[in-house]
Amino acid sequence: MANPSQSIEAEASRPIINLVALKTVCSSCNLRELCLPVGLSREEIESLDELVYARKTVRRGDSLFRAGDAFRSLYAVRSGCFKTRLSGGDGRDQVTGFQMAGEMLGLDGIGADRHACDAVALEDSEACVIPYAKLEEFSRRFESLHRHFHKVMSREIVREHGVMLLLGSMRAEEKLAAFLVDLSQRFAARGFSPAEFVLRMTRGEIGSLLGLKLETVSRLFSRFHANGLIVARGKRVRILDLVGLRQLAGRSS
Amino acid sequence: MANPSQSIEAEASRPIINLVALKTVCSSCNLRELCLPVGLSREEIESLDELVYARKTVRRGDSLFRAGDAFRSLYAVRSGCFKTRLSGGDGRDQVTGFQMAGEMLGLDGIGADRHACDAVALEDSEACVIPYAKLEEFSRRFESLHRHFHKVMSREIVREHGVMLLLGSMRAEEKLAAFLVDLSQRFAARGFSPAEFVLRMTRGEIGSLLGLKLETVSRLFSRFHANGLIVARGKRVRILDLVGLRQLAGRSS
DNA sequence: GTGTCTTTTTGATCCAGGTCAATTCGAGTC
DNA sequence: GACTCGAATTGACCTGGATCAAAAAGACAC
Repeated sequence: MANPSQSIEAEASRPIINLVALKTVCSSCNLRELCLPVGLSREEIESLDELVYARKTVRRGDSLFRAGDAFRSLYAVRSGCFKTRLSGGDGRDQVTGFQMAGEMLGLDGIGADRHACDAVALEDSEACVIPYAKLEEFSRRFESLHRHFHKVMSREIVREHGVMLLLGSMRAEEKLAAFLVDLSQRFAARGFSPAEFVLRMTRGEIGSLLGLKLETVSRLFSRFHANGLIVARGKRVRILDLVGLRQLAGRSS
Repeated sequence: MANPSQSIEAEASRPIINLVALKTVCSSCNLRELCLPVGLSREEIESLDELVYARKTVRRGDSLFRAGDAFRSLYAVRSGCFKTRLSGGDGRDQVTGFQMAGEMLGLDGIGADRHACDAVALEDSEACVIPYAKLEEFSRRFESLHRHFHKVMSREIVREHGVMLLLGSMRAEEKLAAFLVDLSQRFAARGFSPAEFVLRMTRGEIGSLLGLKLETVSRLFSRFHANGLIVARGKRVRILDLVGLRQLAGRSS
């Protein structure tokens, strides 16, 4: 594969997606407790500053990468929110996840040197570009980065196991409850309120992740509202009874 | 079926899981075109012989590892067949995959230093033990092993994406067709007939992977049989019309 | 072999969630 | 403000797959 810096530069001239010089480096990034630097030493994080040297801005609705694109880099969400999406051939899409700040995108591309899904921004967003060749080189140099990167991949596998459990053996109510509890935790981990947030995705996108139709998702929001579990008005959600939601999410049929 | 190893015979009477000295090393293993050695040079594969130094035999129904067990090793299926299973708390299980010869088990354990699912043998099976600490050490030494291991993890992520697509957006018929096509390919890759094989898993286990009840799976087998797509008698399956199955699997609602 | 236990098949019935359709809401834009 | 267009809500109805039930077929231990 060509020199990564060149290939990224070339992409910068394309419309839609812009490359900006990285102002905030990993060592001073406010996401360093969530993102790639987790668990690394001071000097290791400083070496990341050299590895993660560029960012891409992606406008709402545009793609960070698409299935079939040549794989060169991983991405860490710096701000905003993405969805990953698989196209099932005939217009049938499946959302495989939503990624928020500090979460990694593109791991699926390593196996076949091409991305296996689309990553679409749900709002205007920024992602840090991590050239994969460099990451490999660095992870051979720094043992804990090496180890940490394996953990990141492994956790993605575990996360997907969770989605499979949800898709394969939960009822609609349980699915949505589990989804809301998960979102709440992730907002909390980023210092936002776990009880009140704005959804970045549509009912249809939530439904796609959960294996439900958008009408069903909408009805469930209304039902949860009526049952005093949440207050939902459009994309604005307030969780009133997290314990109740948790019980719903964990309960058997 | 995969080659019997005479040395195991003596140990067969010992309880449940036995550790046996590895007679067949990676460099002479008949799975080296499928397993960890793929794409490695002669000498790199010889170094694997040092890494993969033991095997475990697991009797049908027993576990290779269980969710919560401390994570120390990865495993490569040497012979037989496993399922990975997630327990959803209250007796509700979800099968997350079936693994056959040459496929890797335990990748989910790296992230949290504990296994996140159970790996259960569907028949008397053997797995090569790959101590993770050693794998890390070796992969820092051998660039292509390093790279290859990342690919293995990434492909597992992609495989799970596929299961999510299946669970989230296919109808029952399409799910089972996709499952049979996948099995057929995997048997073919191992030198077995792609058209005639014996299922190692029950209808219930297939149903769990596909998000269906066992009665539905059974009815679908009967329907496929009636439609001339397959001949199914119990666990023995013959595919008569692979093209037809493929079309079913890829078709929209 | 005989008996026991698990798995599979098949039928009858039911209901959770899908489908179709009609408003209503809300974020942009001019 | 008024207009537009996608997103969300809600109702009415339908259906694919679940559930319940019972019998048949294997698999395995003794």
